[in-house]
Formats: sequence, structure tokens, C-alpha cells
Amino acid sequence: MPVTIKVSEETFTPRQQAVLTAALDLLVENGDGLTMTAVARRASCSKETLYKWFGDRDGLLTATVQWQAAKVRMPVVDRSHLNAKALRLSIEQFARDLLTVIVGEVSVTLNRTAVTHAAQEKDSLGLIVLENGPLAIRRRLKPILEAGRDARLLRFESSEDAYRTFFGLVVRDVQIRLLLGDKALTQSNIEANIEVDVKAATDQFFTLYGAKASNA
Amino acid sequence: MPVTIKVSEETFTPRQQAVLTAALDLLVENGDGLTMTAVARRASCSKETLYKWFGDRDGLLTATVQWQAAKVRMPVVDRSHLNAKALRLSIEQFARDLLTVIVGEVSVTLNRTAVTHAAQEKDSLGLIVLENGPLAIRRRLKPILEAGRDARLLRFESSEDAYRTFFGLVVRDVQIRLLLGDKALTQSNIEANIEVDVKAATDQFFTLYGAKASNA
DNA sequence: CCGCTGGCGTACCGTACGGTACGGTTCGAC
DNA sequence: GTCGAACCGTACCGTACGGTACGCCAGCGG
Repeated sequence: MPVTIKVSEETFTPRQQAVLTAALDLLVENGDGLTMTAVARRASCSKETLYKWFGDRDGLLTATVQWQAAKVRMPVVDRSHLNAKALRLSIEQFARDLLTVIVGEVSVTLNRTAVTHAAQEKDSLGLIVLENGPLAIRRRLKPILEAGRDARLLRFESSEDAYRTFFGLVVRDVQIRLLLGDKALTQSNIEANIEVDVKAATDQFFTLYGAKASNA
Repeated sequence: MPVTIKVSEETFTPRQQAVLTAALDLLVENGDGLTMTAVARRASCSKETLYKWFGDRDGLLTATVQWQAAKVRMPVVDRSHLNAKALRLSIEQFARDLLTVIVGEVSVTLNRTAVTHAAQEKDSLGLIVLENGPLAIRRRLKPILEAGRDARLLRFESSEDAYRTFFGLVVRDVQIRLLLGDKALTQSNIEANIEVDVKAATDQFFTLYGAKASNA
């Protein structure tokens, strides 16, 4: 009988978190080599316990992704005094956070897992990743963008479009290439350029949406 | 004994193509439900023939992806008289092609399959998809961009960066959301907006890289 | 000390699926 | 007509893995 995993606010005991950590490690190491037996062995627990706690394999997977994805936390941006410089720094910070997360090995693994999962009419993992990745950034960025518009620092019709353009400028083809296993993109290779790319993306964003731009 | 699949120029007999079509259909329908038995039944052939022709399951998968991916053909762009209007139309056309391909059900399936594959230290499918998707566009677009620069219609340092920005402006978060199974993005929903998005992306690209832009 | 509960380890079961073997059929060559 | 090649259909094997059952131990309340 599968145990229903609460979608949010789920509190795991330390022991359970250790199990989830083991599961995540296996996921990162072996790709999809996440077998119940392997998790049990890695976590030094019995399969029966796994089933008791997480219901079935999908439950364990969901719990792992959910738990890990929720760990991604964005730094709070000071929104009180919104001059041009502060706005730019905020947006730059978002770009940096977004890129850093996306490039990380854990993120790649989680996204791959979720994509694989979505290829089987099971979209729950996809939603979780989506919710805690792009959408989380969006929720935090949109108010900033709108505040920027209200302060006449930015110009755009739809904050949704502005956000999505921002996403595109920052992420470009990096994520899909990582997911597809492009060897030309090594971790170090990206991380070395991350600051340059972040600056460039921010510049471009302001070129498109800055108050003085002939907005498209 | 696995048969080596030639990476290019592979010519399949009509019968083999029918098998590959069946495999692709199954892939699109059932996600990863691509079992050898299912393909054999769907294509009305014997499993033994499948193994004879494609070596093993991976060979069949590779042949399917390879064969289908190679079908994506970009229209040739007239590069002879390169005035501003022609350049814009070319780039707009690239944007339209890129977006149309990426949004298609087949592309989503192929990308998902390749990502799943890449999650198992097997990156061959990823490379094929990469090669026939983004990189194919890049190969065709770069000369246009450089011609545009030579004609003083565009300004950029690196055509590579220009291409990647173009990719980001066009694709934005559409592809990853589709791969993750975001229900909010229905096929019709996207296709209805495709022209608007293409225009917007092209405008933005010219804002960033047009000759008159204060290039970032 | 007794018994109960929670959890470990392991053996076990059922099934799905990759891969193989083999008999039967069609078809072209001679 | 005979032979052989190609191929279909299906039965079969081995294995990996999800899921279950059970024996055992530790801790703890009484």
C-alpha cells in the first residue's frame, strides 16, 4: 500500500534524510542506477523499511527529488531602496544563482531524472523540478522586475515575457547541452566563464528592457 | 554481437525504415515503452530480424534517433544579396524553424530519449540529437551572421556568442518545460503564439546585435 | 526477565524484458 | 522441383529488479 507523500512541508527524520541522501548520491553517481536494493545497501537499511517509509520506488524517487529540490534557496534581495545600481545587482544575482544551480551536477541529475520520468506519462517529478527550479526563480524575480518598472527603471509590457527572456539570455543552450551529455561543456569550463556570462546576460537584459531602450 | 551503425550516410531499406517508423511511433506514444517485442509486433517482423539488423536494443534506438533526427532539414537561405530586409527574414526564418522543430512532439520524444540515455553514461544519442538539432542550426546560421557582420548589418565579437544568444532568445524556457512535461504548455498553445514569439525574438536579436545597437 | 516494537539483513517470488533458438513459409535462382 | 536465403512467429532462457515474507537483534516498558 503506497504511502502518500505530502507535496510540501514534509519533514523527514534524520534517518530518513540519510536514506534520501544515499538515494541522491546513487542517482548522481550511477545515473538512473537507482535500485531499491542499492539504496538499501548504501543506506544500511532494509528494503522493507524503504517500502514502509516511501511506499514504492516512485515514492522514494519523488521524496528524494522533492527534498533535494526544496534545498535550492535563493538569497533574498533587498527591495527597499531600488535605485538603478541596486536593481542591476539584484538581477545580476538572479542570473548568477540561476546559472550556478543549472550547471550543478545535482541539478543536471535531477532534471535528467525528471525528464526520464516525464517520458512515462509520470509528470510528477517534472512538476517538482519545474516548481523548484525555473518557477521558483520566476516567483522571486517577477516582483523585482515589476518594482523596477514602477520605478521607471525598466520597460516592458508583460513581466512574464520579460522573465522568460531573462531566462533565455542566461541559460541559452547550456542546460540542454548538459542534459544531453555534451562533453564539450565541462564543469570547470562553464564555471570559469560564469561571471562573464552573467555580466553579459545582465547587460543584454538591460539593453532590451532598460528604461532607455527602444523596447521590442 | 552488436552491429556498428554508421554515423552518417546510412541507407536503410524501405522495410527497415518501416521498422524504424514503428519504433519511433512507439517511442512517441508510450514514452520509453520501447520493447523489442513491441517493435517487432508493431512492425510485423520477428525479433530475430531486429537483432540481425540492429545488433541490440541500443542499436535499434540509435538507428531510430539517427534516422529521424537526420530528417530535420533546414530550408536553404539565399545569401547572395544581403540587404537588411533579407537578413532579417533569414534570421526570422531560422527562429521559426528552430522553434517549430523544438516544439514538435517528435523532437520532444527524441530529446527525452536522448536525455534518458545520457543518464546512463551513454551519450551517443545525446550527441546525435545535439548534432542534428542545435548544432545543425548553428552551422547554418553562423555563416549568415558573419555575412551580416561583413555587410555592416550586424555587430558582435564572437559569432558563437551571437548564436547562443539567438538560441536563448528563441527557445527561452520552452524546451525544458516541454521536456519536463509542463501541462501548461499545450501544443496548440505554443503554436498559436509561434509567430509572435518568432517576431519578438528576432526584434530582440536585432536590438542586441543590429549595427546601430550599443552592443553589449 | 518478558514481551513488544522498530528496524536490519536476507532469502524469496513474480514479472518484464533483452536476447536466442527453431520450425514454418515465401520467394527467387537454377 | 529443389535448394537456400530471408524472414515471420513464437516459444524459450536468463537475469535484473520491484516488491514481500520472515528470522533476528536491540532497546525499552513493565
